[in-house]
Amino acid sequence: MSGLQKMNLQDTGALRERCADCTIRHRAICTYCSPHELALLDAIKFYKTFEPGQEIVAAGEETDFLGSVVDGVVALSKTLIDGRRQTVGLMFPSDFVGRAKRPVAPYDAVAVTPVRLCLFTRARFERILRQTPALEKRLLEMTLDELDAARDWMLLLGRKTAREKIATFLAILARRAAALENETPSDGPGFELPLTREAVADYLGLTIETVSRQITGLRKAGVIELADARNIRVPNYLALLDAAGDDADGGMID
Amino acid sequence: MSGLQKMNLQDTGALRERCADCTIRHRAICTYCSPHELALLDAIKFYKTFEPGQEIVAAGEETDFLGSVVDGVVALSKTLIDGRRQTVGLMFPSDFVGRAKRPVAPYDAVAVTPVRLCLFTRARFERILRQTPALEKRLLEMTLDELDAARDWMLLLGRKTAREKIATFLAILARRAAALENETPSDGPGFELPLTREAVADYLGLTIETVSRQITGLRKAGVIELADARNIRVPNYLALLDAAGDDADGGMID
DNA sequence: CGATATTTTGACCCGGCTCAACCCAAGTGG
DNA sequence: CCACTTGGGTTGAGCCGGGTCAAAATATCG
Repeated sequence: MSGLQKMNLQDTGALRERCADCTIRHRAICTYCSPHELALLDAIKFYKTFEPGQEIVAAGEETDFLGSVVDGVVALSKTLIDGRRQTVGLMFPSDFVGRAKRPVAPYDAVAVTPVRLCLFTRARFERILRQTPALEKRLLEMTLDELDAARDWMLLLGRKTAREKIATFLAILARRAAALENETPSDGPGFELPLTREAVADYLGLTIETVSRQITGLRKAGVIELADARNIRVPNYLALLDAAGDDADGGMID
Repeated sequence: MSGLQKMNLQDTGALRERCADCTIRHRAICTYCSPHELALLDAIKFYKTFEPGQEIVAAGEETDFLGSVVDGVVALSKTLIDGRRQTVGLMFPSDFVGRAKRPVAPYDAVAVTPVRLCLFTRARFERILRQTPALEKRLLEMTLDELDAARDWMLLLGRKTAREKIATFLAILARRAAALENETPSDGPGFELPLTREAVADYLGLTIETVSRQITGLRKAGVIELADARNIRVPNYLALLDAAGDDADGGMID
């Protein structure tokens, strides 16, 4: 947490907006909260922004705060002594970062895009959590969702080919992007890949070269179209799903 | 669930034992329950046994019961259309099988040893769950533990070599076995590997041939000793940890 | 004892890693 | 304005860890 903490006032807009108006109000940890409970959270929350690449928490470090992703993407990663790295979770807006009752983080959390978090201090959050079944219920739900996603990812990491890994990941992103705009994954203007090739490789258990080659492969096969390295369109979502090797639609958080 | 349901009375012993005397009383879902709450569970629980290889629930199937592993080991596995299989979790005694609120299972659950489960019907369990914060709290804890274990496994599946995978798995089993008898992982009489080579391969994202070769390799390197294919001793736990490639002790449930 | 799993071992091959070069866009400073 | 750097990204050549295929060796069990 040694980095710059200039709060970037202009693009954050209303730095301290009211919970009731929050974009993630109905998907985040506060989903089931009553107006009264929301007011309690409102009183103790604070926002914090991070630059791309900036570390949010380091593995083994004791964290004194936790909260929700409001904007941006956060990667949770584990590293072996010799530097091999595996990303074990990507956190999108409304996902909850930091674990109740576990003060020390078992992984790094790094901002992969500009990130804005809605945070609580650990002490305050746990006090409210104990008195608020609506929070606890939602926390359990979200944890179960993460567990499901983690297990889907275990199948991907353990058994899928490089091509299938890439296709699966792109299918998830395409579906996500389409869902946010109520479109089908095939027609929209495409979506932005918010990660570098390195971050993708870390997430999929591959190297950057293989990621690059497989993306090129999918492009040459006509399954995806690239405006540039980070902007992808999916002309045929079913073809992409097929390349992903899944039986049905690929599951994941959300 | 087409299989034999003969309850195997002799080796199950007291088929319906009192919760207070249960071997997993202080580790399972009921850990925090008061005597009164325990009595409620006691009234509605029932036991069921499964033979090795017997399917407990099939992926996509709607489950009408859920509960704790009392004896034996259960494997949770996912399968791709072409048959590639990945085990996403091993459930040992005290682990909870079946997810509250998710009626349909996203994976197969198969008994890999003789298994005895302490079960509740879904409807009854969820009713009690809603009225019993002690249960809900423990359920959240256990879910967080499973999530941690799943993420450790993602690192293993995505980034570890075959040798490291085997060493990691054996280290976990050795530590487990030692903990159950208050010994250090290096001195005990060794432990039994409760899985076939195929089940190990499914869990580690390998093939049975590679599993066999790497176990042989570790034996020839003097890191482990084999009485037979299923009985393993660890003369030097640190050497095993070293072969596992972890920085510290390999985490996992428990 | 044959019959059927499970495990081991061997020979070979290939998907994805390694190493290395190159491309391209965006700074940066003279 | 250009020379230089820097951080992504792509492409190529070669290699090797672990998969595949095949067969032998060992349990396990009627």
